[in-house]
Amino acid sequence: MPDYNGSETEKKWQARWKEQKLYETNLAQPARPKYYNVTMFPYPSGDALHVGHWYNYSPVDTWGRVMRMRGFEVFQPMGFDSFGLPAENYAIKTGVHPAETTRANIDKMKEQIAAIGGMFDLSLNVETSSPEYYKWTQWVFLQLYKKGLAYRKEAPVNWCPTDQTVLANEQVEDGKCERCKTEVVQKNLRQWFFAITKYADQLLDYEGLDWPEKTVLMQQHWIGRKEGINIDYKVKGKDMGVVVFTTRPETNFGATFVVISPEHAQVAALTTAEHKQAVDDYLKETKKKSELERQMTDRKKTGVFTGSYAINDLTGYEMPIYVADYVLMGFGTGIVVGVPGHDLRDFEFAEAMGNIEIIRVIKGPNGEMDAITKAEQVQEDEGEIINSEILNGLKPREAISKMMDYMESRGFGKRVVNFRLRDWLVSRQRYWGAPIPIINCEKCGEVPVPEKDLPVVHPHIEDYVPKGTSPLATSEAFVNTACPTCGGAAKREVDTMDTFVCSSWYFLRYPDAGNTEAAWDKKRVDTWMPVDMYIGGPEHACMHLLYARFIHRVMHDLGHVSAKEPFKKLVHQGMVTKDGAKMSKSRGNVVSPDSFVAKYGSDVFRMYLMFMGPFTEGGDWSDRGITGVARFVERFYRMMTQDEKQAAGAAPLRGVGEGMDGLVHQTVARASEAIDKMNFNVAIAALMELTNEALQKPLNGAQKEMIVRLIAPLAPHLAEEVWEKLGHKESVFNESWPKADPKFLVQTSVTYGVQVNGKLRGTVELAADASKEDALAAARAVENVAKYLEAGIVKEIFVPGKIIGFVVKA
RNA sequence: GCACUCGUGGCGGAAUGGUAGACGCGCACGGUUCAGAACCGUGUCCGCUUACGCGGGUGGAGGUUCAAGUCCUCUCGAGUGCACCA
Repeated sequence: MPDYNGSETEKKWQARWKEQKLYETNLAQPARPKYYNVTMFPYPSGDALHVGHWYNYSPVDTWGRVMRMRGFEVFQPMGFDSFGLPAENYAIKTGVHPAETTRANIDKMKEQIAAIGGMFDLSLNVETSSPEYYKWTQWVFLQLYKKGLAYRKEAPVNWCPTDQTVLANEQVEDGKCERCKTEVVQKNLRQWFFAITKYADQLLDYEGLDWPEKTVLMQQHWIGRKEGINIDYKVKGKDMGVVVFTTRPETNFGATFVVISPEHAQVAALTTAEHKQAVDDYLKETKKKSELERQMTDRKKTGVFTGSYAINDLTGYEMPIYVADYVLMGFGTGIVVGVPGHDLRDFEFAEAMGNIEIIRVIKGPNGEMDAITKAEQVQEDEGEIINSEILNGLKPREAISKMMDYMESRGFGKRVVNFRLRDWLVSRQRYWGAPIPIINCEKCGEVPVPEKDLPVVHPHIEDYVPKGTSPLATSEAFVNTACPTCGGAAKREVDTMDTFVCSSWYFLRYPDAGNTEAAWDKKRVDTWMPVDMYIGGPEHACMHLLYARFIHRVMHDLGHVSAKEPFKKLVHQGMVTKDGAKMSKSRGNVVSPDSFVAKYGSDVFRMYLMFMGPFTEGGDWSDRGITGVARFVERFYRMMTQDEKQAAGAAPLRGVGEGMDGLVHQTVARASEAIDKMNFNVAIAALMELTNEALQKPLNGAQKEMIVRLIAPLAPHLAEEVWEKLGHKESVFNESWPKADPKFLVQTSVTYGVQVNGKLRGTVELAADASKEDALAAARAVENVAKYLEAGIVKEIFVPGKIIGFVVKA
């Protein structure tokens, strides 16, 4: 009996699939119901595919194959996120131009993906750094621009004074440049933004989406919708006011101070001559600190008095106004009202300042009013309002809206909704990205590049190491151009786009990747969108997945796509570890797939990755563990190719196939169910059990065919080989997904556990349709059970198919 | 600090509230072999017992239930996310 030769067999089938164009999708007009199966595309770094990619792609392919066998026309494309920092950094490190390294890496990765033997369509050439693609990324930018969703404003960046370059947050370590260790400073640049905040409310609508609850929760928090009220306070002795935002106005009778953010424009006007020096010093101190440092100072509150007072209309209280860096300019109004009796940060600030009065307006559940010595006692959600005139006796939650009504009716304030989400900064002062399609003309100002002139070709520049401005600025041929409006001399925008822009629409390009007339044909995209299954890492929960939803909704509003949401079902894969630790180059524990694929074949490798643990939870790689799956493949092949005479034991216990129908159908049912839940490990375990059994009691032809179809999505090459050996000419992937026949799932007998006072005391085998009386009688008769029943039965339990139980006197 | 997820043999992990440890790795013994590898078979939670069995057992402490790995409360530990969001 010949052994199964994985590598040989896999080559043979991969060639045959290609030749027969087995996985080609009819994109214009799917013959069967469509199924759009997408995995987050990789960026081609210099390190090629690692185990993590395989861990991700194998189940994606398995899932796609299952859906194909379930009668869907499956579209399973793959592209490359080839602009961006990793490629640029790799190029800087190696001294080879990013265009070259990117090309080489994509080719290498394509080879590797082909070696998986998946249904992935690599022929689409969706590569974000190619002009055929970024032409349309620029088009997307212009759509947003036209809608007023792309705009410019000043914004701070991390700046390294030594390298004269802008740093991404991830290039800053402890406030220092990761390369030269120079202190990083903040610098303001005029930059491009997408107004994602205009879609904040819409993005909170997750209707119809089958997403992990956790991801939705994270996005909701990221968007951070807060309903509150902007309260207007007059400033004592000045012809001005300050506006504060609060969500808890019901505590306003306890407000004793106001804090303004150091960046706020009103600081100067509020500062009196007497306090100018102190405030100026404080502002100078703050400016020195980078954003990171300000965050690191953690809880120690600092601040200075401006000399001005805001008047609380409710009480007439004159609230001193302070400048303090714990108040953020970017949220609310940049000014906060301090209620030290009932807000932890306000309490800490009051303590730090020393001379701020603390008034309590909520009686805690314990009623302890005087003991405000500890911070924990400050924040109260429960309790009863006191010292607050109109609100006295109310619960804080009820008091909120009453207070808002009251303030609005008196003109003290106005209800507002604020979001934590900020607009998306999309410009980068980097080389390896899509140029922003804008021209700056002295006469006409900011002019969008006409769509007919796209793409704005990314210039080839030899010195692409980042300088003060974008490297694109060094190419005169690129920068100098004619104004599309007046025809006069003008300069191109030199910033490039954040790669998240490129990756926020690629799934719209796949179905119509060759289109040179438009980013996509609406009809074509409507045929395939939304993505039915989107699989990728959980680290993209807030950025990529939110940006993609935003862009997609904008495209929807502009009438370019019909679906509202891009991703119907979302699944995150877990992480592969080695000896419990995250794989990383610095630890030196990175497992490369290639050698294992060469040794065991792709089927074994991918099945082991799926067998390691539940897909969504990840697993720990073990060089030894893979041998278990390798053995299983051998055994499976043997089981499938043996006839009754070759059964491993002596003569088969029963005739070929006889009696195995139950197990076969049960295995189909169990494995299908497990695969639906993405618990591939359990599905494989079920197949192993069946194989162990079937080596002793051979299967008949029909049973074998059922099992081959079942294993096909998990081990496609192996399945094809066996399918052919069983006498078939057509691919097994043109067959349907096996369905368990309920007739064979009906058990004729059940082994019941018998519990006495919750402890297992014996088992009894009964007919599946045994009556309660018969079951209890049989259970009582079990010798070991009987002796415990002597104490006297209090209660009898019979759960059909599950358990028999007795409760006896203690 | 806050939020979420997860704690089950030597290891990876199974288990719609119903016989905990499926399946695999490893290990032990036996077979096959000149020998080894590979392969095949048997065993493998812990303690006591020749055995039938008995007792304990899913990070820890309580609770609900005839019955808890699973549900609830507290607690300890690990991982992930967010970082003063008023």
